[in-house]
Amino acid sequence: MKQAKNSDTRNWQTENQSAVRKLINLKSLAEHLGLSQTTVSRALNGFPEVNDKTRQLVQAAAQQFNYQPNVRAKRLATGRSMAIGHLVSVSKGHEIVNPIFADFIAGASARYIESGYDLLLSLVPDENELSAYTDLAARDAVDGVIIHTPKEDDKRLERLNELNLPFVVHGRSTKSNEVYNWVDVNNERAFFRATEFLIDLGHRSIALVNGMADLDFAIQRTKGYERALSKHYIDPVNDYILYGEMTEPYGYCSTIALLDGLIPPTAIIASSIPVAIGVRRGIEERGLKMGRDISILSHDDDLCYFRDENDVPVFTSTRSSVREAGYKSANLLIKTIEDPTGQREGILLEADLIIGTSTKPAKS
Amino acid sequence: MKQAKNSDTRNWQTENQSAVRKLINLKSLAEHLGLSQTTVSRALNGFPEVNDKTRQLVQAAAQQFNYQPNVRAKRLATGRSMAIGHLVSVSKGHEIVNPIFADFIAGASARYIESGYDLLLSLVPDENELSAYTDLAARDAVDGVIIHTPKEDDKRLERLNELNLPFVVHGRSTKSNEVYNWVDVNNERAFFRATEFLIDLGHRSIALVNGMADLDFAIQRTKGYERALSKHYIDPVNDYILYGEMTEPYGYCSTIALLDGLIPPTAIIASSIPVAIGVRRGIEERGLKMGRDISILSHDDDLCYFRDENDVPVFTSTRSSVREAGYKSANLLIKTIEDPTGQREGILLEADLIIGTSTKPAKS
DNA sequence: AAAAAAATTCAAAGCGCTTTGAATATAGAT
DNA sequence: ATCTATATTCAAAGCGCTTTGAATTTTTTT
Repeated sequence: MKQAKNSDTRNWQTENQSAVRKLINLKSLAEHLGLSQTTVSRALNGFPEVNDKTRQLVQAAAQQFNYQPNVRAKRLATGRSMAIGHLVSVSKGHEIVNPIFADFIAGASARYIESGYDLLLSLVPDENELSAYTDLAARDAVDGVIIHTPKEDDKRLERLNELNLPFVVHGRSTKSNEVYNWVDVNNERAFFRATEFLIDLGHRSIALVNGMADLDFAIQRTKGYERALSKHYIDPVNDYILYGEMTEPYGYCSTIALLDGLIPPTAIIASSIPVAIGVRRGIEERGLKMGRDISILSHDDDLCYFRDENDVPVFTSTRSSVREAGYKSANLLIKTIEDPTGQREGILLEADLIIGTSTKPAKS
Repeated sequence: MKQAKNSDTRNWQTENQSAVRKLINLKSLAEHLGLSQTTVSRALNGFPEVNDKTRQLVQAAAQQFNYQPNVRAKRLATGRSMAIGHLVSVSKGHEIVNPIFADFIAGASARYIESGYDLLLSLVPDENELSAYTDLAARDAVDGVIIHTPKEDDKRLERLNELNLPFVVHGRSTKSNEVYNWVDVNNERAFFRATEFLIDLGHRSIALVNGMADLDFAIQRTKGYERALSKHYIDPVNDYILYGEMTEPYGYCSTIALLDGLIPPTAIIASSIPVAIGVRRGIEERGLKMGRDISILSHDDDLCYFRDENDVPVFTSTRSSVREAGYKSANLLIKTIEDPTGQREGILLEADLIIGTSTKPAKS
């Protein structure tokens, strides 16, 4: 590996046909202008102690030569990475990359761009999860991280606090004792409202096709669901609560199982739109009609991929934009990075209850 | 902004409770060992001119102090970013972050980890797309990029070649004159086979619910479809080919339109599983049964989120793993980065035609 | 045992930027 | 016109690593 010397680089540039490729660094820009690097650097970075005329000249020259400071040098000099890590754990076997994630990223990314942060994505095999954070911190590769899909008492939070690496959790870890930033939907409330809504329609046998049992949000949703039942003196039925990875086939299989059970429910709450789509398939396969014979209510992360833009949406749902959560998480993280001594903060988003055609009063 | 001096950093570390956080750099490690930085660096990077005993000592010390070279310094010194950019364009209005993308990333990421590259994700508003690449190159932030969802003659390729930035296209740009790396599914062939399969089942009215009309893959799919029709002397019907963003609602609406048309098709080919799910919904809404009354065949990117693990899958499909494409793209890109003078390469993946329950012979 | 060759190690320069502390130019006060 | 005070500019050091070219040690050869 040769080190790219100043002159070499320039030669290579000249030899090369590419006219667009950057060929100037701070040093040559300063030389060209007959100024010191200090002044040029300050002019471009908006420092006040630069003469206005000088600044104009510098800016013009920078534009002319398409000068962009080399990020690597900048990062070394400032001691900041200007990058934020998203570590997604991928379990062996069923390696789901959640589509929710794509939308979340889109929201976060918008915020990062505003402040010039890069978004570093690492898919980490489950078993190395904790050490991945340690490595990231040791290599000093990011200024902060976002934690996805936390467990009820997630060990990652403690580790990150030890490492003193700023972070925000998308979701919460309600059993954790750590102090941390989070952005979460009020899942308990959302599912309480959803369940109560169905109860008000006369439903008494309501099933919940939930996410993985060890994830915090799934636990919250069950809580909300059970609170609504309990408020209306409905005995919870064990077989009515299902946990699993939120895929379309999972929704389908769960529904078949429910419908073939002893007392088929008259309403099903699904934990995501893909699951709800599977539920509908199951219902229809058993010759029933959604809405008429059995109601479906789903949580809707408002993913653009499934966005329902009808006047009256198909699924009645508790809707909360993941993209917005992404933006807010990024915002909170940047705040913490720029002032690490500040208070940690929690942001609770409320889901809207949106009425579609998939829910109807229970037949009496 | 203060520059973090060596001593300051160390003090901060000592003051701090965090025991895990890295507190050693090359210099102090070398001092501790009574060796020069050169030797320590070489020992750790596997250079041959280091005495075996010395290397052992160095490695042991590195382990003991959990020494990890600072990536920022390393990157500046080597002149390499050790990062690969994925620029995803996001169009205003309908800002779809394709779920295919998530799986692709998962595949690519696996390859990056093997070679120590970071994955940099930028969502770029459509209108800045070209300049985004120029900026990235000027800032010298990545060693290479992956291009997603290319148009038939995509201007980005030319730009990247001008910039001399190694890249791989996921998909192809069949009308482009540029020389470039790509990894693509043989869409033409896949859809030719799909269409012919339906024709062999006796179908004569076959609709195609395709992706966006300006995307290369959609064009290839139409070509394959039309070639099959033509081979069997079936006149193409204009209204049978639809283009749009591949969402579930799009599949649904298209199907309703098709079924309510003058001559409803007896088979529908969908461009993705979410579209196929929408198609099925449309069919069922019109009181028809998939398979029995009307056949559906879909392209299946084998996304984990919709993975169908039944013995007999629901949808007959042309299946090709996006994750695999991701891995192979990453591999090709790394090859090009490490030897930029090498030949550009194209990798064509063939889709499997997998028979499910959604296709049946046409009623005669 | 001396000379030549090979194996190790090292000091110092460099990557391209930011930032410090000092120097110079300009304006304001006397 | 002289002396501060203020506004600009600069040279040089530093970020933490890699790499060069030279120096030193060890081994081999004569």
